[in-house]
Amino acid sequence: MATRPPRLTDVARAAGVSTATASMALNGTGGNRIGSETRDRVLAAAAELGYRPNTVARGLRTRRTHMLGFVGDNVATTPFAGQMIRGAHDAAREAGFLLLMVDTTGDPDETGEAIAALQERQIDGILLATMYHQVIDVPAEIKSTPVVLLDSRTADGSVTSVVPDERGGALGVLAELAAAGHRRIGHVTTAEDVEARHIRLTTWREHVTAYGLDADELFAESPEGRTHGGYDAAMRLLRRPERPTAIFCFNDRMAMGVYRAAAELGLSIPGDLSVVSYDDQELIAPELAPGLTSAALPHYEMGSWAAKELLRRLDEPDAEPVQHLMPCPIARRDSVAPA
Amino acid sequence: MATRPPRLTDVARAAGVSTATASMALNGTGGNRIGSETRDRVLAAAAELGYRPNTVARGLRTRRTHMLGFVGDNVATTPFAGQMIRGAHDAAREAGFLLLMVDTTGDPDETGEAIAALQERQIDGILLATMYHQVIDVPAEIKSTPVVLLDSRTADGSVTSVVPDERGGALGVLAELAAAGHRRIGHVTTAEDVEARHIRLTTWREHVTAYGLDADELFAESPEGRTHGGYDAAMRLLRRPERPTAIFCFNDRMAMGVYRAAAELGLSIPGDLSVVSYDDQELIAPELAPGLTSAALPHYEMGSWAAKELLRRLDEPDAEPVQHLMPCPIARRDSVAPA
DNA sequence: TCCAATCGGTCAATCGATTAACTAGAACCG
DNA sequence: CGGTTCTAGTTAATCGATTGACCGATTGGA
Repeated sequence: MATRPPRLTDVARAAGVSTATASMALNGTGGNRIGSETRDRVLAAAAELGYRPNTVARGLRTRRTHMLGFVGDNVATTPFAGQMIRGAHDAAREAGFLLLMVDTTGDPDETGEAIAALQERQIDGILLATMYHQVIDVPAEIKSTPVVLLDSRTADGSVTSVVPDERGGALGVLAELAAAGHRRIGHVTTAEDVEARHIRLTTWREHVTAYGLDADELFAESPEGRTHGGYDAAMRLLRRPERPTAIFCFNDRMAMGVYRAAAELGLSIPGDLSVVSYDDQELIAPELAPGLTSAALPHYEMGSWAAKELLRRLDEPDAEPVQHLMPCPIARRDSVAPA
Repeated sequence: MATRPPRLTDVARAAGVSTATASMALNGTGGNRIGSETRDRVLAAAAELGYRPNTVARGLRTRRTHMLGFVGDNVATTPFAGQMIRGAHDAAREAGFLLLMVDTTGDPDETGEAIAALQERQIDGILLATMYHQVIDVPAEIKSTPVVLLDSRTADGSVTSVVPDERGGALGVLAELAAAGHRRIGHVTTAEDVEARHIRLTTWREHVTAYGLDADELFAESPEGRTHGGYDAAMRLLRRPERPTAIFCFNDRMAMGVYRAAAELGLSIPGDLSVVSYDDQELIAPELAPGLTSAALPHYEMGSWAAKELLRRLDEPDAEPVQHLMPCPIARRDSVAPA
C-alpha cells in the first residue's frame, strides 16, 4: 500500500490539537503561545508519523521556497565550475537552502529564459555565474529578484558581485620569483580578449618595468591559452638571445606547454628556468614534474561567499551593492629555484 | 513601484473570463471547452501582462513540481561530474524540468538526509549519481519516489540504472592495438578496489591470455591511479627483460605517468611504445604529446539517458527496472603505431 | 415538438501549509 | 468584585493555481 505521506492535519489529529497549534509547535513560532507539554506531544506525534512538511504548500503561503537559482554559462564543461557550485551549494545547504540549477550557453536570450524559468518556480534569489571572470550586463528579467554575480561583475558596480583578486594573485607569484632573486621574468599569455589576461598582463608588466626591464622583450603570446599555445610562445621566448630566468604563465595549461618547450630545449625546471602560473588546476599543477607553483582561483570561496551574501540580502533587500575581490592563495610547489 | 507579478486572476479579469477558463485556455486543457476566440483573448491578455504561472501554486494542486532531484557524491570535486550533470540537465530542461542539486560526501546518512530534503520539496523523481562506477544499496528513504541510478547500480538489479560499458571500451582500445599488430600488451593499473579496475583488468587479461601470453608478466599496478602511480608501474614494467610493445593504462592520469617513464627510458611514443588508456579526460588525453588514444566515459550520454528514463517512468511508475550499459566510444589519437 | 446531447463556459472545492484575529478560562489587581 | 491582562489555544482566511461538478443556450434527432 502506497499510503500517502502524513500531512500536518494528521500530526495535529494524533496530538489532539489544531493544525495551527501543530504548525507553531513544529516551527517554534508564535512565541510562548504553545505550552511545553503540548509542544512535546506534537513533536512526538510528528516523529512517530515520520512527518515531513510539504514545502510546496509552505512556499505558497510564505512566499519563500528556500531555493536559490544557480545560472551558469557552460557550468558543466569547465573544470572550475564544480568548486564554484560546491561552494555555493554548501553555504546554501547550511542555511537550509537548495540550489536549482540552469546551465546555459551564455547566450543572453537563453539566460533570460533560464531566469524566467527559475522565477516561475519562485526561487528566493539568483546566483548568476560565469565560468571566466568577465564584465556583463545583468538581464532585465531579474528585476526585483535578489541577485549576486559570481566570477563576473557589472561595469557600473550596481549589482553585488565577487571576482578573484587577479592582481593580488599575480603579485603573489611574481613575489615568489622575486624572492628567489629573479628579475628577468618572462610572460607567456593568450591573445584571447579576456579580463584575466589583461589584469595578469598589466600586473606583470608593471612588475618588470619597475626593474627597468623592457617588457616587450620578455613577452610572448599565442592565439589560444592551451598547452600548444604555451609551447609555441615559450619556444619563441626561450630562443631569444637573452632568455628570461623565469616565466610567469597565463594559466596552467600554457605552463604545461612551457614545460614541454623547456624539456625540448634542454632546460631543466627549476634549475635553468623557474616557472609560475595561474589557476592551480588540480589535474595539472600538482601532476606536472616538478610540481607547478600557481596562484589558485578561489572558486569554492567565491561560490560560498556569493551564496552567503545572497542569503543575507534576502532579509535586507535594500543593502548597498558590494563588489568583492576574493584573494587568490599561492600554491607553492617545486617549479621555482634561486636565479 | 514593485508591483507584484500578475496572477491568473489578473489575466482572467483582463480577458473577461473566469480563472477556470483562463487556466484551461493557457494550458490547452479541457479539450474543446474553450472557444478559439476566447482562447486568443486569454493568450493576448497573458502576453500583455507578462503573465508567468506560479509553479508553486500549480505544484500544490497538481502534485507535480517539474523538478528532478540530482544527488551526487562529491559532484563538484570530480572532473567527470560536469558532463553527467549537463546531460541530465539538458534532457530535463527539454521536457520542462529543472534539476535540484544536492552534493554529498557519499556517506549513507548524508545521502538519506539529502533525499529527504528533496522529497520535502516534492521533486518528481530522483537521479542518484556516483562519480565512479560502483555497486550500491539504494537508501530506504526513497520508497515511492521514482529513481534512476547514474554510474552505479544495485547488486540485484532491482533499480533502473545506467553505467558505462567498461568491457566494451576496454575491448575497443585493445582492438586498436591488435589492429596495429600488437600482442605483447602490458597493463598498468591501480590497486584501488573499484569496479572499473576489475572490469578493465579482467578484459585485458582475457585478451592477452587468448594470445597465449602470461598476463602476470605484462602486468604492473600501483597503490593509486594517478600520474605518479602510472610512472612507477610503467618503470617497473618497461625495465623487464621482455618489455611490452604497447601498454593499456587504467586511466589517463596513469597514462601521463607512463609517458613520463617512457621519455626517461628513451622510448618514443608511439614509435617504441604504443599507449592506450581509459577515461578520455579532456584536460589530459588531447593535451599530451602525442595525443592519447583513450576510451571515453560517456558521462553526458549517461546523464541524458538517466534523465529521460526517469521522466518516462514518472508516467509509467510500474515499468520494469532496466540495467543499461552505455557504450564507451574510442577517441583515436596518435599514441598507437604499428608494432 | 420535445428530450438529449453538445458547446462554451462558470462555480467552488481543493492542494497543505501559515498566520491574523479571536476566545475561553485563569490570574491578577486595586 | 469587576475589569484587565495573560495563557494557550482555536477558527478561518489565505497563498495561486487546477479541475470536477454544474449550467444555460443551441442544435439535432425522432
